[in-house]
Amino acid sequence: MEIDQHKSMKMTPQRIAIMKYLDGNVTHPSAADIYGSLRGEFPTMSLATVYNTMEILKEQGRVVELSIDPAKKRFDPNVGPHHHLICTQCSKVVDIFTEFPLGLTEDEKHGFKIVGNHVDFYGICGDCAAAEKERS
Amino acid sequence: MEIDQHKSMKMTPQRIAIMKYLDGNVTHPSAADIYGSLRGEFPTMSLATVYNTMEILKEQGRVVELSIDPAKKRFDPNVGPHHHLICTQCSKVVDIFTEFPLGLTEDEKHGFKIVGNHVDFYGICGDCAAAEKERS
DNA sequence: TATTAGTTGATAATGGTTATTATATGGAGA
DNA sequence: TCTCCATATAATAACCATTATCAACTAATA
Repeated sequence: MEIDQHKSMKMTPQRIAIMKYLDGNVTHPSAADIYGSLRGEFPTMSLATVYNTMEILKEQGRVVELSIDPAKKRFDPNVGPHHHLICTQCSKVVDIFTEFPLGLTEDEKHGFKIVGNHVDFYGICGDCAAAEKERS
Repeated sequence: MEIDQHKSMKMTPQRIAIMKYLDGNVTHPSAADIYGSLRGEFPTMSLATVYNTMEILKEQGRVVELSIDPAKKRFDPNVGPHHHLICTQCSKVVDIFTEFPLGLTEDEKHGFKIVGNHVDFYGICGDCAAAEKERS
C-alpha cells in the first residue's frame, strides 16, 4: 500500500500506522485486530479511528471489505483478483491466486451486469487438523 | 423442504410455518425477513424462535447460513451445490447452477483439507440498473 | 390423561459497527 | 514560519443483529 499523499485524505500518524500495518498484510484483519496491533504504538487511539480510516481506504479502493466471517468484517489490502481458502474452524483466510474460467452465458447472468467474482474454498487448515488429531 | 418428523426436533406450529416459508424460497431471507413474513400468522412469535429454529435446521443440514451480506446473516434452504449472483446495490441474491472446474493443486491447497467451495458473482441487477437510468 | 423433555416468548446481555461531538491538528495559504 | 480552518481524533453513546436466560407452556410418548 502506497503511503503517499492522497486527494482529500489528511495524513495523520494514526492513518500512516494503519496503512503501514496493512501493507503486505495477508491475515485479513478485522477492525479489532488492527486496533489491537496498534495500541502499543498509539495507546490513545480509538476504534472509531480505525473504522473511519478503513471506510476511507475502502472508498479509495485501497482495501476490500470481506463478508467472509459472519461475526465481523475483515479487510483485505490485496485488491487484485484472487480467491480465498477459509478454515471453517478458526476462520483463518489464505489467499490463492489461481485463475478459474468463470464465464456465464447471458441467461445465467439473469439480467445482472457482472463486475466481478470471487471463489471461496472451505476446509480445515493444517493447524486445526493437527489440533484435532492432538485431542483424539 | 420436507416438513416431517425429525429426530430430536419437536414440531410446533411456529416451526412448521418457518419450514413452509422456506420451502422453495429463493430470496435468501434474513431472520428478520422470516420473522416479518410470519408475524401476521403468529402475532406473538419471537425473533428468538426464528433464530432457534434456523440454528436447528442448520445443524440438520436443511438450510445453509450465508455470509454474503455484511450487515446480517441470510439463509438458503437450497443446500445443493450452486453459486450466487449478488447485487452490490440492493443485496439481492440470485442462484445459479452452473458448474465450474475449480480444482486446486496440493500446493494451492496450502495444507487445507478442502470440503467445499462457492462462487460469488458481483454486479448490478436489472432492477437497480433500471432505477439508476430512471434517475439520470 | 399424565408426564416430561424440549420449545416458546419476553427480555436482557453481548458484541460489532456507526453516530455524535468537543477538542486537537495537518496542511494550505499568508 | 505562522495562522487559520476544514478535517481528524478520541471518548463514548447509540444502534442493531444475534445470543443467552428463564419461567411458562406444550408436543410427544407412555
